[in-house]
Amino acid sequence: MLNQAADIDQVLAALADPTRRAIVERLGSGPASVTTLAAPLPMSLPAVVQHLQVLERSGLVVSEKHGRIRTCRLDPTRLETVEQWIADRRSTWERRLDRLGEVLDKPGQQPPKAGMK
Amino acid sequence: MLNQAADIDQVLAALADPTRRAIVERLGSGPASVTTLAAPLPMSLPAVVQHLQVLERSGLVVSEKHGRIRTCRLDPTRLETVEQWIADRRSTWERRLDRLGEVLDKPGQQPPKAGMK
DNA sequence: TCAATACTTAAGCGCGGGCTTGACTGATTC
DNA sequence: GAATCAGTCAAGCCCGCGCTTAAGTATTGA
Repeated sequence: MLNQAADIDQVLAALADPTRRAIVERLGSGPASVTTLAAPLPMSLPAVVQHLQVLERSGLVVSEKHGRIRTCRLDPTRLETVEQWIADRRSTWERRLDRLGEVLDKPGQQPPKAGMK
Repeated sequence: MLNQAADIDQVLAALADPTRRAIVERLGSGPASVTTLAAPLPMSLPAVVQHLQVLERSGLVVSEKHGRIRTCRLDPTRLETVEQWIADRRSTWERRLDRLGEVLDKPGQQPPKAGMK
């Protein structure tokens, strides 16, 4: 649970690409084959396969092959990790900023050098 | 509000790097100067500055220079956008998966080919 | 069995990311 | 005013990313 850093790394890097986010959104409405996923994308099929490999390495997508078609679907668990990471930090910062705001609203303790109008 | 894609792109790309996440975590405990941020990092100061530029372009960090020192701090608003994006998708997928689970729990409609013990 | 389908593998190319070193500017301290 | 400190700018290096084309492998339907 400490090597979570590498996981987050991979998930964020995977999601940082617009094409891969498009694939992820498409998979949000249900599983799909490689060719289906590739159809609307303005690139060759091997390129899409490479994007899918990135998504699969990151754990966001899982796939299984039946016959000659590979079906891909989402696995939301990994996303939960990242969402948690972000939410944790954001709430911490905002709490900090709120406290800072309170201090600034109470003049008399540590007067800011510039007036606050 | 439609060009949010580019913003998300930048924020995710910025957070996909471990060094930049370390900077972000450090800034979570309060503003800091460039040199302070660079101190624990195993790289040259210009390298850190470049990371800070990425963070600043993404909107995660803001900075201002007083005299010869530049003070950096976090701006949580951009992070909210990404958290929202992730949360939206995750909840959608999980709802989908839940519905799928319900269907599988109600045999008689579309019997799965394998028994579920 | 032959042809079409659905990938898969491999090689290669251009570009940008992350890092370095070296030289420089501007603020502060002695 | 010289030395130091904090940061900036510029050039260059290396490697991985995103993409391509070309050729190969199974699977499937006629």
